[in-house]
This record gives sequence, structure tokens and C-alpha cells, in this order.
Amino acid sequence: MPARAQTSTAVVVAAGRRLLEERGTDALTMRDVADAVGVRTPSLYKRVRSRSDLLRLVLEDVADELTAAIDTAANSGDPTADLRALMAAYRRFAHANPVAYALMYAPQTVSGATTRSERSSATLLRLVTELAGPRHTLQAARTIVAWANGFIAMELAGAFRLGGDIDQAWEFGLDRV
Amino acid sequence: MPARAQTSTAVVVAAGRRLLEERGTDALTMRDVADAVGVRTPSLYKRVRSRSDLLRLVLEDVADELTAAIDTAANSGDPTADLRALMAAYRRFAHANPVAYALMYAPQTVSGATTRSERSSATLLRLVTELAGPRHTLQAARTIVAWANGFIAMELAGAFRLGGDIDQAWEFGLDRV
DNA sequence: ACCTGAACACCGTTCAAGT
DNA sequence: ACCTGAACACCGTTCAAGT
Repeated sequence: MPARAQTSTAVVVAAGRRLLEERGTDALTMRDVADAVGVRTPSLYKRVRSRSDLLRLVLEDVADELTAAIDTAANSGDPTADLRALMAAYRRFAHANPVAYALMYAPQTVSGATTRSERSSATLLRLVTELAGPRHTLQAARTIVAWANGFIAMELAGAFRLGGDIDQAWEFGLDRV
Repeated sequence: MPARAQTSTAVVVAAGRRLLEERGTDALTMRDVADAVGVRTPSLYKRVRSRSDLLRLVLEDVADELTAAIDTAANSGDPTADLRALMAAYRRFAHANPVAYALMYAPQTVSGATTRSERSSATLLRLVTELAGPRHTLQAARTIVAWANGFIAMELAGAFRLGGDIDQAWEFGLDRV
């Protein structure tokens, strides 16, 4: 007689994502996730292979949402305006999901999660091709992404405490790049 | 009768740093550090307050070394050449200490470690002032540092697997910024 | 003053036993 | 087919007892 399922992978991942963002990576324990979905710890292993597997699934979920947010933001048809809108959406998303963002773009994190996050760069590559020409597409895109990631990472880490207007610095960099 | 000290804070930090770089953050256990310095685990707490305190001390050690490497590299007198040399030294250091670098510039890491790492930006600020003028110093410096950090972080994370010459992309970005 | 064994609370994970 | 209590190995940390 099969026992009825009390939860699902989607629910487990959602709970994991919420806990991750609320309390940080280290505080994301299997016990807390189990409590959140109303099940005992061992049952989680019917849904995910391990804690790091859960973390991977959470980051994939975040990456999918980021891709959607980016594609929605950049659809006016004007490459310049779209690029600015894309960058703004990107930064906004990182601010709304700081912990997950940090995990996604930090070296030495969960392996395998990079695959899906690459999909979110498709729109960016298209826009940059239109602006910089096909010859420098890859290098220009890398420059922009590197700058944006670095800026947001520093911003989230609170590395900008020499004062000054941070929004203004963002615009300054965006113009130059 | 006082028992002779079998180790010192400096030795503990050095062992912690080596293990961190060799095996990653998670694998840095108090037991392994204790084994490395030839002492039992509880004795470590005579040298450091906690594991996260040890991590903080390790990162401060790394930050000091980075500052020294930067200042040594940028001393030709020519601001443009010095800036390039500084960036190169910075990237080289990150490549030589990837785990520690990632930890230093990742959001939500060890609190308190940022203080010393700010010192390493003094030279950069001076060079940028000479090049960009005092009006835009802070914003220009932020743009450069953000780009460099972002580039190196993505490089270390292996995010550049669409191919292409990475050194060339570095030069491209450096020129533009 | 420092070192140590023993103990504690907590964690991820496994597994046999239940339904 | 999924759920669970019990158990295991491991971790950071504390502390009383040694020298």
C-alpha cells in the first residue's frame, strides 16, 4: 500500500529558496527545509539527492526567473534602450535575491548550476551584437557582464562605503562601458 | 607550571590559509588545521576565537599580501603604465589565490575582513585621480574595480566557456574602461 | 598558561521497518 | 511508493582536569 506523498520537489525547492534568501547559505539546513514542508528530514531524500543537489535546484530556479525578467524588460526594439533596460532589470533582480545572486556568480559554488544561468545571457549577446558589431560581440559582452557582476557584487558586499552616490556611479560606468 | 606553547596564531593562520586554498572553504575543518599544526582541536581555541574568526584572519593575511603585491607592481611613475601593471598584478594574485579571492569579494562572507582589503585600493585611487581627474575619481575607480573583480570572478568560476581568447578579452575590456 | 579527553548540540545521510 | 525513528559519522565548541 503506497504511502501518499506529503510534498513535491517543487515545494521543497521553493522552501529551500525562501530559507536561503531569508537566513543565508549556512543556515539552510535539511531539518529546516523538512519542517517548512511538513515532513521529516529523511523524506527529503526522496525529492533531492543531497543538500548540494537541493542548492543546485534552487539556483536553477532563480536562473530561470532571471532569464524571464531580462527577456521581459528588453523588448522595445531599440538596442540601446533595451540594453539599459536589461542591465536595470538585472541589477534589480540581484537586489531582490542577493543571497542566491551571490551564490550564482561566486567561484567554487555548486557545480552544474552554470548551465542554465548561461541561457540568460542570450538576450544580452543579441543586443551587444547589434551595438558593437559581430567582430567584438563576445569581448564586449564579457566586458559588460563582468562590470555589471562586479559592480553588483561589490554593492551587495557593502564595499562601497567611501560614500558617494552609488546610483550615479552605476550610470557613470554604464555610459563608459 | 605553565605548559609550553606548541603553536602560535601565525602558524595556525598559515595552516588555515594553505588548507583553504588546497581543499576549499567547506573542507577547512578545525580538526584538519589542528592536525596540520600538531595539536588537538580544542587547543586551537587558545589562538582563535572560532572557525569564522580563523577565516577572517586568513583573509586579512591574504589582503595584506595583495596590497604589498600591488604597491610593488605599480611604481614606475607613469600613471597609465602603473595602472596596467596594477591590474595585471591584481589578476595574477587572484589566479594564485582563487579560493581566498572568491571569499574576499563575495557578498555575505566573513564580516570585518573588508576593512583591511580596502587599504589595497589606496594605490588604485591615486592612479585613477591622476588619469581621470579629481572630479570623477571615485566613480571611475569603482568602474574599474567592478569590472576587474567581475572579470576575474567569472574567469575563476569558469563562466567563459563560450570560447574565445580570455587574455584578449581582458585587454579589450582594459582598453575600453 | 597552555594542552587534552570527554562531552554536548548539531548536522547530513542511510536504512530497515512501517503503511 | 513514500514516510519515519533510529543510528552513524562528522562537525564546532566547551570545560574540567592535567602539567
